[in-house]
Amino acid sequence: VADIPDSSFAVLGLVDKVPSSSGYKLTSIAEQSFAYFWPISRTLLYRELKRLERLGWIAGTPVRQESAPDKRTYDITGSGRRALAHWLGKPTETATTFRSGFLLKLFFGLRMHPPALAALLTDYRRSLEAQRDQLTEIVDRLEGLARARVARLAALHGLRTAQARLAWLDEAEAELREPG
Amino acid sequence: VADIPDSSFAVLGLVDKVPSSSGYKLTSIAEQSFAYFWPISRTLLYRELKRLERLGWIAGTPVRQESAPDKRTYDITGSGRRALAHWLGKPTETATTFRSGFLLKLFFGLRMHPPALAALLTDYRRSLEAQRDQLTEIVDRLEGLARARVARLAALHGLRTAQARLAWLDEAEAELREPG
DNA sequence: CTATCCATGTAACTAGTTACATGATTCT
DNA sequence: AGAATCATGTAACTAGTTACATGGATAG
Repeated sequence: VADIPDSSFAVLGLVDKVPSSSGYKLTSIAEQSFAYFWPISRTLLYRELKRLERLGWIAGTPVRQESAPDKRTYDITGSGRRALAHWLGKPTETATTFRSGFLLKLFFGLRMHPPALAALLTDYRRSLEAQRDQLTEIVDRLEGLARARVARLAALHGLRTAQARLAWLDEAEAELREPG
Repeated sequence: VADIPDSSFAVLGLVDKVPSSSGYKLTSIAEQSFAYFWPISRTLLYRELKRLERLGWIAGTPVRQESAPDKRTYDITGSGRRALAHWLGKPTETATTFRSGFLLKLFFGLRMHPPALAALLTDYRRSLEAQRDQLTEIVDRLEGLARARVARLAALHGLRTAQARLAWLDEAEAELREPG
């Protein structure tokens, strides 16, 4: 079993979760569910479906329709289920790919004149605040909804992250006010 | 001015910061400095140098050497400096590209048997703890060093993030222990 | 009569990666 | 004798993106 990207497993997991669905339907479900922490474009999703079928992890069935275009629906296979379980079981190497455009700018930004540096921090603050507000709204809305437990936890993960970074901004601004 | 990726500006900023350097030297500096929040491979860096020179944002000069291979050194130009300033000035659209393999697994993981789910959370905790310890060490080491101010702030940014996520894990584990 | 839903695809491109290749000098 | 440093490149590949293309059915 070669090197398969996480996006493949995202699609595989979706097929498992929502059986006998078309690529079209899976796309819209992906957009409404894990797109927040794992966005995936429609074209890529279709490509992954082909790959998964080629691997024998899912099986497609052509479906005739009259009041809509014909479609192809997918279901997970036994080996697909095993592959999914294996992927879920192995630890995620998270930290590796963290990339921050803001930190990159800050890195070069110290050579900017002070007002420009201040603007950089302010922009970051604005964007974190917007994130925080949006996520707070989502977390509140999903409160108590049993079906949306993980979605709420995912939003909460983002919220806690945003809050921590806002706190960091206070630290950073204080630090940078001191003469260096 | 078309659509230039942030990596180009990372290299441009580096050329500005460390003038008259070869690609080789820039590579090692990049690895020791902003690689933590903006990793870049050697081949890409060389390609970006070519692009930047084609854009007229940097100027290369061939340099003859005797006790080492000949090289080409780079310096930023006037328009390069303007382009860099412009990029630094415009706000970063952060939140867009956040991708979490852990959250993706959690999303599908609720269908796993409880011990597997517990293992998923534990793995994440371990990796966050490792990150936290590593970053704490870096932050402490850079304490007070005037030259390493931004580096320390970048590490602190990561540290605060890791701490917040560890706190989130406590919340999440409590939540998941409750019957859903 | 216009927009949206259903449904799937191709084409062209970019950013980024790893593997392969070379070769003199200098330090241990 | 062997490894590290300096120095640059090509080739082949993957993941992911946007733009372009089609067309019937139905709801407002």
